[in-house]
Amino acid sequence: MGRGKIEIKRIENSSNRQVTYSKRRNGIIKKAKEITVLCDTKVSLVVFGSSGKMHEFCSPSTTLIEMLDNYQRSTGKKLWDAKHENLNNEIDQIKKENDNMQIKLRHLKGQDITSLNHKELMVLEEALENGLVNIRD
Amino acid sequence: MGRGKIEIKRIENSSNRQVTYSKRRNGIIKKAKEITVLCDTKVSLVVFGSSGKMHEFCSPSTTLIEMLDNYQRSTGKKLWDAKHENLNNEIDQIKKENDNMQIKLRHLKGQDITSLNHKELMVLEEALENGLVNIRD
DNA sequence: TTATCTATTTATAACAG
DNA sequence: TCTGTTATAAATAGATA
Repeated sequence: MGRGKIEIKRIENSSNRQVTYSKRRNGIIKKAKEITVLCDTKVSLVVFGSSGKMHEFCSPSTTLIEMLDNYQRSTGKKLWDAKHENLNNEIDQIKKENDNMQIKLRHLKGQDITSLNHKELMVLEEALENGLVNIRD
Repeated sequence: MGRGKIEIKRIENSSNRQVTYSKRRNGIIKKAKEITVLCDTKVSLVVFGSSGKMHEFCSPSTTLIEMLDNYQRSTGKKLWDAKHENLNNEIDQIKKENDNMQIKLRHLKGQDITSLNHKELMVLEEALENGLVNIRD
């Protein structure tokens, strides 16, 4: 698309490389905008130049975070590292504790006790009697 | 770049839109590959078509996760840190529930009841008596 | 460096099978 | 709804300012 054809390999002349980078970066962002509008799609584009400076585009109808959520849903790949997973594990564990307590509470109120055996019922009865004694004191 | 010039607005004819999407998606991915090589840059591109199907490109020298880490560093915007915050909030909330249940359980066992007033004690006594009745049945 | 200018190359809209 | 073709629009390499 220029005065001459170029091979697709690293441009060694650094000022040419910089100029080409700037032009093509604008070009690709323009393309991203266009496909977003023309085809009703969502695009996220992040570019880091070799200098480390960042440029981005994200379709107006969405956010990068939303895109990444969908990305994870689509691919099954995890982006939010181990840390995230640990938190999820913690939540699961606490929820389990929660459920257990819920059950104990119900048992103490005399609910859902058909599944309990004789010994368990006796323990429960004693606990309740102790509780009553303490409260009546 | 075609037989005719088009306006940049949503293509209403859905099969045209689909064809254009497919072509331009390939085009933009090609451009992303080219700028990666030519200019020694890192590019991440994620596209969701209106059907919800995803396509992506990421420069071979990096990964999406690394890109996103750099993104957060560059912009100061939080991507998954925000997610972590949400999870932490959830954990706090469940822990609070947990504590409340813990307290109720202790009360039913007749523990830590000095802080309760007369009415609360009466309610507790009744609950225990009901429980006993149910269990003895 | 950053912008503008064009000869060319490249991408693609419309069309065809 | 795919794949291929082609006339044309758009992008851009190299030059110039």
